[in-house]
Amino acid sequence: MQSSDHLSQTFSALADPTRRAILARLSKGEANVSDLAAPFLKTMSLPAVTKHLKVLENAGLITKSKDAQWRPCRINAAPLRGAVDWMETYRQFWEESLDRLDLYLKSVQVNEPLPAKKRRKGKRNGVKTKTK
Amino acid sequence: MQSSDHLSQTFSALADPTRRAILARLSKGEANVSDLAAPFLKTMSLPAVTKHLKVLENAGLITKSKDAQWRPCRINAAPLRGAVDWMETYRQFWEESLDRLDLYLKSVQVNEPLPAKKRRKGKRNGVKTKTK
DNA sequence: TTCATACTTAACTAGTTGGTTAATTAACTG
DNA sequence: CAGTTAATTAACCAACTAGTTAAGTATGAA
Repeated sequence: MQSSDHLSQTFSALADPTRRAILARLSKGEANVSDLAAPFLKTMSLPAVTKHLKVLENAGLITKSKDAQWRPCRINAAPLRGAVDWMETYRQFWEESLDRLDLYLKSVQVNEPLPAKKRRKGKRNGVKTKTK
Repeated sequence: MQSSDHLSQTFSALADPTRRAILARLSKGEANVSDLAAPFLKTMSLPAVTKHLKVLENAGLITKSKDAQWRPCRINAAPLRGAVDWMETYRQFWEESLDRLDLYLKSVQVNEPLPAKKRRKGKRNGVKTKTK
C-alpha cells in the first residue's frame, strides 16, 4: 500500500477483485473465514485468503470476532463513505461528457478557464504557437 | 496493480496521494507536466511524476495531448463513474450504522439474516455453542 | 488424551511499485 | 548552428504485494 493515509488504504484495499468479491459476499451476511475462502480455493490457498482479510481488516472494511475456533467476519462499509465523498467532488467531470458544450459555456461565463501555463520567459512578439 | 480489470486499475490509481493531488489540480483546468510536477519537486523528481501520470493515463483518468514541447493534460473522470457505482451498492451499509436497529428490524421482518455457516458434521445433540 | 477443524504465522519467492540519476528526444530560441 | 526547455526513457534499487508450503495455535469432539 505504501501510503498510510486513510483514503489510500481504502482505495488500495478495493484494488483487488478477490477482496471486492469478499466484500460482496459479506454484504449478504456474516461469514467465517472458511466460508469466505471457499469460492477461491480452486485458485489460491487459505493463507492467501487470510492475508486478503487482513488487508480488509486493516483498512477497516471488515471486522472479525471470535466464536470458538471460528472467526465470523462482518462488513464495515464506513470507510467507503470517505472514498465516495472524495469521488463525488469529480461528479461534474463525468457528467460533463454527457453535455460538454453546456458545461463549457457555463465555465467561460463564470470565469476564465485555466489554460496550461506555458511559462515562456521572453515576450512572444506576436508569434503564433502552432496548435496542432 | 497486478489485476488488470478496469475497476482494479481505477482503485489502484487512486490509492496514492500524489496521484489524487494531480487529479485535484486537473479539476481546476488543463496543465502541463511541469505545472503538475511543481508542487512535488521538493519531495520527488520529475521522472517520478511522469510515472504517476502514466499510471493515471493507463487507468484512463487523464488524457495527454501535444503542444510543441508541452504535454497538456486533462482530467477524464469517466472511470470514476464505475468505481462510484460499485461503491454505491454498499451505501446501505454505511447508512446502516446511522440507524442500525431500524435496519436490523427490517431485515428480520423480510427474511432471516444469513448466519455464519458452522458446517459442523455430526448432530449437535442440543449442545449450545458458547457465543462470546 | 488424542484427533479433527478452523485459522494464523513463518519463511520464502517472483513480480510490481515508487523512487532515483543519467542520458535521450523533441521543439523552440537566438 | 549551439543552447535551452519540456518531457521521456533507461537502468537501477529498496520496499511492498500476493502468492506459496509447512508448521503452529486454539477449540471442540470422541
